[in-house]
Amino acid sequence: MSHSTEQTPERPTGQAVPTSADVARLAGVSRATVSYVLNNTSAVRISEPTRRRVREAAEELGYVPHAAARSLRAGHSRMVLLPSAHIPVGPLYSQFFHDLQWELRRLDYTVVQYGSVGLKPDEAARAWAELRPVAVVSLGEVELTEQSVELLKRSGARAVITLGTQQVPGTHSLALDQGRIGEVATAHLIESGRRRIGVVVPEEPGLGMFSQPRLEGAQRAARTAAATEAGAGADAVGVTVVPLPLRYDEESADELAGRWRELGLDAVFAYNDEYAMLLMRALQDAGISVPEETAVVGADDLLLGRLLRPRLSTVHIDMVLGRELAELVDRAVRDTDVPPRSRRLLDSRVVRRESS
Amino acid sequence: MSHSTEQTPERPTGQAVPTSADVARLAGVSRATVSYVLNNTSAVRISEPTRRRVREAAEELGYVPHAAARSLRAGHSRMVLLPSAHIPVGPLYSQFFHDLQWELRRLDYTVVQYGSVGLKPDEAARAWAELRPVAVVSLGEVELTEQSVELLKRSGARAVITLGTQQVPGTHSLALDQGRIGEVATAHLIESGRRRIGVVVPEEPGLGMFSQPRLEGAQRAARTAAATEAGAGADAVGVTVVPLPLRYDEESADELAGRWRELGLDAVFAYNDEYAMLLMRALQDAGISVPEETAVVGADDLLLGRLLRPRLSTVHIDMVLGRELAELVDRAVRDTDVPPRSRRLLDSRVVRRESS
DNA sequence: ACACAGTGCTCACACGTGTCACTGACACGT
DNA sequence: ACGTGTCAGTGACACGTGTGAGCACTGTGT
Repeated sequence: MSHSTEQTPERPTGQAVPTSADVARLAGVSRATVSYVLNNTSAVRISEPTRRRVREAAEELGYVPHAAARSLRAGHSRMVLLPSAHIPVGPLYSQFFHDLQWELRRLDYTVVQYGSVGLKPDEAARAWAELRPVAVVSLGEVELTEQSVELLKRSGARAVITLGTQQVPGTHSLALDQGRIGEVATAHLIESGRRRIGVVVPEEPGLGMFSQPRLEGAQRAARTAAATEAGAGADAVGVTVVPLPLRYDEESADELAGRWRELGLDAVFAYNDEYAMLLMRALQDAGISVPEETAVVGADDLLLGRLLRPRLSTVHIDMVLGRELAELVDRAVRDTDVPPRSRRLLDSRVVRRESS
Repeated sequence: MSHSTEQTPERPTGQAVPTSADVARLAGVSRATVSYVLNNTSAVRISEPTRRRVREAAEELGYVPHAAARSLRAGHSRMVLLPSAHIPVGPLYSQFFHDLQWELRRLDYTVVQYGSVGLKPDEAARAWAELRPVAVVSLGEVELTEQSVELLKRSGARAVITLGTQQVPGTHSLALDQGRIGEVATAHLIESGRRRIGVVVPEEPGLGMFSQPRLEGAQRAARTAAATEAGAGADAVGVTVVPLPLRYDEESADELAGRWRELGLDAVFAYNDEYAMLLMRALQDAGISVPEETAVVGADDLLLGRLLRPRLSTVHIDMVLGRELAELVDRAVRDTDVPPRSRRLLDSRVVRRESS
């Protein structure tokens, strides 16, 4: 156990990190000149020989400007804060996330992931504000209140963008209408003549913000179908929607499939292609024929779903492009007064294959 | 088109972001006192009434300290830089990445994703060094040279950690031994009596750093098998390994399956469970029976692979835990002189199911 | 000889913090 | 009255950078 004084970190490689002052000394000019040369400031003229000397000195010392000092002086940063949640999210989201980062980087922003779980809205907003980001893109796992948005804006954020279910005033709210997914899936099933429809609700924690709206969308579809059907005066049997809790493992699926007959369902919207594949397999193993006895619909339009027999019907989701969102961020940052409007995104449509 | 002067950003909400000086003014104390109170500095005693006044003033103004200024003064940050690549990486990696971020956040680090593609090693290192991160965790998509590592360390990075194939001096190299995956898979196939073995090599750009070592591992397994077999003197027929380029779509898979018979293969290691599922389906559709005519092995041990018939054999990968890595980062940051050792991670073992 | 403009560069301040050294004020013991 | 000690707090500097104002010098036109 070393009894190190622990006060000064003491880089063992005695050489400290060089600053622009060091460059200036070596080049025999003032620090201001160094700054002008290295930033190619056009307003000030520096002779070509001097420029060369400065550049060579910087090169020799391995000078690297200090981003924090720079943005402190400038009064603003180019940091986009991306609060990241602890949710086991599918490939569609992963892809979107990745694209978004990529495109922001291309626009010369620095993306900062900031895990903030178990924080209250105002605590989270405070923590974010410390970083003085120029924009915040939240996925709604932390519910922003109006005042935390104001705090963020006061601390320099020129754009606050929320993707989620609810919309917060003062932000660009992009409504990822999860309900619509459940709705179109269920409407499709009803249209195909199904009447008792199960809706898988994953038990995994953190998925509630997706699964709950989808369930509600399914129920909505059931209600509207009942209404129009009554108007048509035809066979006005009601449509029933039954929530089905399910964990993402074979045991849970087998258990559910085991008591399928007593549930008396003739269709299921399985939240997801992954859950759908899991459940469909379990149903088949339990002797339930798909789609004859029970129709199955997933969501996300994964390639793998096409490989099963029967091919999995699914809901294709037109996810907002990472690129598009990155451009929105950029526009909002540059023109402060882009009106914070709400847009509804996430259009979705059923892709019928063989399982329904 | 507005002829805005564009010089000062001019927050429309005239109120600027409050600093500790504002708090001091409002509380009627000096700025130093504010700093002492808000940081709970124990070395200096401040009376309880004053503490309250300061806290209330800070509360009222909605004061939030400026992280950049703070770490500028402190001389170091708690920022961990995570260069993110443009690679379409599977669920295993996504999970790992997510965990890592999570755990680092728990240890009070700030994770900064920094996309750096198409940059040369020294350019990338320079860009990273500007942020003065306290640690860098690279996944090897940018090949760090020894001198870029030195640059990073000189600019304050107390730990540079690379996960990848090669190991760079001066860093904690965690060797994700991709080759081993191909090796165990192929060894398993040989042991099961297969002799002409295909190895899928994804055509997706950016996957080369994974696929190439796996292919080489397969070839290595073939050579050692040939050697020991020759020693045993038994049927010393050589083992052949054939690379199979494949895109992740049905068309490409069908095309490959179409000319399967002329390839004359009796087994295939498909890089991945996802590619394996894709290819297996295509083979079955082309009338090739699995595993009788051709054995198929994937990798990653995805749940979905268990749902196919026949169940997909796979290579289970003991991925390094995000938590474990986060703790390594923390240790390396706190004790500067943790020797930069190389560890070999990523142990892998075959899980035989039905497709081989 | 003087004004004036242009060139090439430097001085000094500001950004928002943390912290070391120091100062008044007061109490206590002699 | 004087030294000593504690308490509560302040003044001032440093961190590394960008930039407006200004300065010395040189040519050029009157």
